[in-house]
Amino acid sequence: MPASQARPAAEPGGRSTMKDVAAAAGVGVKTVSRVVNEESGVGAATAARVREAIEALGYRRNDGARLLRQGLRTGSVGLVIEDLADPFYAPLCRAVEEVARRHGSLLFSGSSAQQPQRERDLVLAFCARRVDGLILVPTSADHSYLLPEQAAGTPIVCVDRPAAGLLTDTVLSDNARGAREGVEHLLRAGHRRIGFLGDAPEIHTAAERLRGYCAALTAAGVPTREAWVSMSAPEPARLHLALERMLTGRRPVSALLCGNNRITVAALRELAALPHRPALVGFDDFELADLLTVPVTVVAQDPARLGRTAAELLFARLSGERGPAQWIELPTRLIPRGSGELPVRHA
Amino acid sequence: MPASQARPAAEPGGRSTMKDVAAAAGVGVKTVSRVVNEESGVGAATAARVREAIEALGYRRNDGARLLRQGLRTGSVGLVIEDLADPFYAPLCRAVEEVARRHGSLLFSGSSAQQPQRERDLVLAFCARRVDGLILVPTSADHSYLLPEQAAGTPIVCVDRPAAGLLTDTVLSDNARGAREGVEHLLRAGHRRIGFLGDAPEIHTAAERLRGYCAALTAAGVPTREAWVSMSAPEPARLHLALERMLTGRRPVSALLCGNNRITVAALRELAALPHRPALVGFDDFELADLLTVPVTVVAQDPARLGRTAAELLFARLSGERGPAQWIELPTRLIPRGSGELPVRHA
DNA sequence: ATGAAAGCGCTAACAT
DNA sequence: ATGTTAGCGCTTTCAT
Repeated sequence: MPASQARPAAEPGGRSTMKDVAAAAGVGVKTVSRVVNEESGVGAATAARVREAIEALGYRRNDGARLLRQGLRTGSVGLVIEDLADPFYAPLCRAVEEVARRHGSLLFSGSSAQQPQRERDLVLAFCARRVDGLILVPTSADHSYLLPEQAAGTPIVCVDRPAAGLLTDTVLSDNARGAREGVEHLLRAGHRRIGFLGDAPEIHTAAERLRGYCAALTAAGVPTREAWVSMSAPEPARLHLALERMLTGRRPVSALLCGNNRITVAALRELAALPHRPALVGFDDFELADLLTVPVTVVAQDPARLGRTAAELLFARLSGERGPAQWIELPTRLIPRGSGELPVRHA
Repeated sequence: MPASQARPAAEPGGRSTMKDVAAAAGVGVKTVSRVVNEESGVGAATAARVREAIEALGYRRNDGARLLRQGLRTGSVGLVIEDLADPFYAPLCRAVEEVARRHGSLLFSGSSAQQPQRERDLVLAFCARRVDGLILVPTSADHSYLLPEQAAGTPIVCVDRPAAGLLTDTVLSDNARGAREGVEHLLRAGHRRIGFLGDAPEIHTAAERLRGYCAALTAAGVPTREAWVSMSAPEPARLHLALERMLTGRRPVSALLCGNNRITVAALRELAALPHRPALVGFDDFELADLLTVPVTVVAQDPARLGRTAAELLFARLSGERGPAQWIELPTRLIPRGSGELPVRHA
């Protein structure tokens, strides 16, 4: 294996500046600037000398200084999501990145890890770097700290969830309708006792999906029961308890709607051990859902489209698009694969 | 002017500066600077007036200008990976982000999408923004374009693969050994005709895993056959052909080693249709591998640890750590789940 | 305790 | 075709 060899790694040994290049080439700084920025008005011979000096010194323009002087855009946007490693947010992030790249922008990104303080720290640090705009999966309960940024002209787009106490462009899935369609699918298979495993109710998407779940049952004339609903963070221990309660009581559920990808996966793991498995519809699609022992029916969101839409909206604003804050709801898609079509077992 | 007029969404109209704040508070800029940076030497009353003005104007310090003047660190690092949405790279990225946060650094990130030009563009753009350091999953065949950056003192850490034509700190998995152990596992189950579905041979990890595959077979006195090896990008069509060739020839393989997570998933999808499935070991672990019809045995890497290790190395360099470039190989872990223990079927 | 002036690396606006 | 000067928003240095 390529073993160690001598090399001093990190030393601010020196970034040469335009002034250095100018001196080395025997020209003025403005001439170097012209060459670096490919402006016209430099003789071929001079330009060649400058380029040589640039090469020799390893010069690279300092964009920070450039942007400060120009005072326009910084060519960067900030993205704060909940968790970059979550298979739902990763494609969203990737899509934002792609749109940013097409617009010549760099991307600052960070995960809030559901901690309002972290969201705030990240957002404000990005603003201090003068990002041209922000894309945000809100976690805080209050976003009024963003008012000054908005007033200063920094466009903000919220994605997946709306901001609280702040009027911004917002892109999200039609969560209530998605949940409703998931439940209706189970109702069509004959189920009447349908449980809902949702995330913590403070989370907007979780609340919306609960709303859709209830609406579907009510519309079908099926009573809802508190014992069939669990709303909490997807910790295995809690899910285990909730499932036990729902599946073993006097009125056990025959079907489940899972509130998001993490809950679905955790639930599948719990259910795998059981002899008889309830019917199941998961919110969010996930890789290999089709290859499981019982392929999993899901209400799919399109995270990449969420990200793309949000980013395009942001750059539209940056291109001068005026008008009231937009609220865009993208449709979900029910994908039947088997688990949602399981019939009711009669004990 | 710090105009406080009603403004529409995006208008680079008004960022107030220290000067504005100073004027509003009736003090000098240096006093504002002192308050903003919590330096001592400002009277309580003055400080209060300044803070009021800051609040009223929605002032936020411009870190770009600050950093330019200070000339030290920018408090940012750049991360270029192959694809942020890939379930292997996403946790790696997340781990880097976490370490960066702990060190008070922001993260620029971008996906090279396996395109050398994109890698280069991203890296150089990050350098122009004067990131303090770079973490890179190399895609180019030649990284000599980074020599000036390195010479200027920007530490560079390569992760998952080494750079070509550049000596940098490098963190990767022991790919050859991992592949070897995967094959040995299949040999122990009695297999002698073992196929390898690898990624394109230009990719360092793919080449190393091929090497481990060959080494294991050779050590066991089992001949290798070209027809049992396929090295190419994980396109479904190509994988289909490769699998057909391996599984239906005169000497069909009885077992497969898949070269990475994407290939494993694609192969599983192909194999799902078959009546008799070969034994299979996948390189890279993936979610739900344990819940598939035949739970999948894998050679697991630890992407988060790769990222964490690389980031910690980077910040160690930034803290002045000298010494030769490091080459760190992290172990892989074989996780038997079933698919790798399937016996040889005798036709 | 406070502020005026210089300058970080660059570019806009004028010279020449 | 090329150079000079000023200034972006901030901090550093040095007065007061």
